[in-house]
Amino acid sequence: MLTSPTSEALAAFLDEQLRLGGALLQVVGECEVLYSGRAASVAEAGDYLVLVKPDGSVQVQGPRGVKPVNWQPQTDSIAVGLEEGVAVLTAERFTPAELVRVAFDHPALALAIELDENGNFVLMGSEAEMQRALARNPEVIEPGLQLLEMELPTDVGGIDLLARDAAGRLVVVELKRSKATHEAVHQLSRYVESVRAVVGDCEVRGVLAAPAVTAPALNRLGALGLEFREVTALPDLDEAPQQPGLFG
Amino acid sequence: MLTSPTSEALAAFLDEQLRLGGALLQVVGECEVLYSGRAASVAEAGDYLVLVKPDGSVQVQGPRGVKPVNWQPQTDSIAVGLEEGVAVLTAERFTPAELVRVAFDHPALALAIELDENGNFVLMGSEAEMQRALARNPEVIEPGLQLLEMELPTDVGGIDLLARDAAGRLVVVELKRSKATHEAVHQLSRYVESVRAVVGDCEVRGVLAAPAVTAPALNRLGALGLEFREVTALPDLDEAPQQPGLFG
DNA sequence: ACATGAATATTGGAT
DNA sequence: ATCCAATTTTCATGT
Repeated sequence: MLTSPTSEALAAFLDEQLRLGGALLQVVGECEVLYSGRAASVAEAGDYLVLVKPDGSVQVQGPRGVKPVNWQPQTDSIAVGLEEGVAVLTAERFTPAELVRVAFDHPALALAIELDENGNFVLMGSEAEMQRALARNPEVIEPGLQLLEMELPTDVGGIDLLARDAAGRLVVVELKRSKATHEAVHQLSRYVESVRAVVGDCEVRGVLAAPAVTAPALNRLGALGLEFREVTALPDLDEAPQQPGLFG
Repeated sequence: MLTSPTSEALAAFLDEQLRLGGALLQVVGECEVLYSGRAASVAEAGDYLVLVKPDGSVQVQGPRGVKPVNWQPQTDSIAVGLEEGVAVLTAERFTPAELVRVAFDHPALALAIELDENGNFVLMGSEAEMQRALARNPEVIEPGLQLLEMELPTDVGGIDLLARDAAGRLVVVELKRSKATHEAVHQLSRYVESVRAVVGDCEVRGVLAAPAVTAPALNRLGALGLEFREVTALPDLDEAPQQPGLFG
């Protein structure tokens, strides 16, 4: 870590860290940023926070908003140099061709941080979690619904939930955690066909359960005689009692 | 700035800085992040860089990519507290209702940075700019073209440029700053139809003006009797003469 | 490599 | 507060 480094010290520090790799680099201070590629932009001299990640992605964060002022998703080439006494970072990408140049006019702080990548698994409110929640309480999908199977294997994949409705019909339920697309409809359709082929004597319904559905998917559902059910089965974290061990 | 602070020290530090406002806050270390709102996600314990900006926006950056692992664009309420010996940041937004909670299990570093907002002017090459440039000089699109309207509203949306060609025909121009897709063709097609419906007695051409076009889009254009015109209205910063005082 | 589609898209402006 | 449109969208996926 360096505080108020000279341009030479900053350039040497960044150069060494870039060669080493593996660290998240950070420079705070007054800089000018230039982007040229899919569009073109120039950020005049101002205070910014510049982040350079181990994968070569660069982002220049200003004082407001989540979106960086300038950025580069991933870079094929990244280098630092001295130009007329100023440390300059150049990050380039080839496809599409674009370039970000950051000139550190008055660096106030430079940091190299090791971010352990181990165990950084992000679990989105997962489909599995949603499946368990709905399995515990199938009536959320439809009153009178009784669960028969979870993750039932078929020749075309696994059925999320298989249930029986109040009228005794089989119900194939396909779950999506986020907005359901025509892919989900296609999947559900195949499952329903597969089940119908096995139990020809029983009426079989298909239900797509998701928090939302795209318009084309809804159209296709209707055309195939399938149904959509809006479910938001994710645990309501605002109102749910705190889990011991998680956040305290 | 704090290094390896205790949870109590971290909570006190963040609380004070949040009350003061104006600073960009940063915490590096092992934490758990929970998001609930438009979707739901949990990031398991791992090393992250957490940024809290003066406008209340929160982002949790992992070791890769420009996009944060978890984030919140702006917050109506932000607070820090101690829960069972762990400093916890809670950032809430009301519309849409969403919540981010960050539990700092093992903080390694906490920083408060002053980012001066003065003079952070950013010049972009945007579609609006491209539109103005072409409006000033329509001959770039086609010799003899005369501008009639900009952003002309129709029942199916706004026409970027409406012009008259050398032969007196109306020309509907659809602009795209980047590679035009079939979406742009569809849009142009609707505009042309809309204009033809209004002025049945005058021939109407449709021109898609963009720096590039996808192959399917070009095919569709041809099938619909529309035209493509390559324009590169963005300022080319690579070839432009260097400004003295800017990057050397 | 390219095209296509989804996303907690974000953001700014108009209504 | 909603809706609409632009964005260097980014990112993942299929071809």
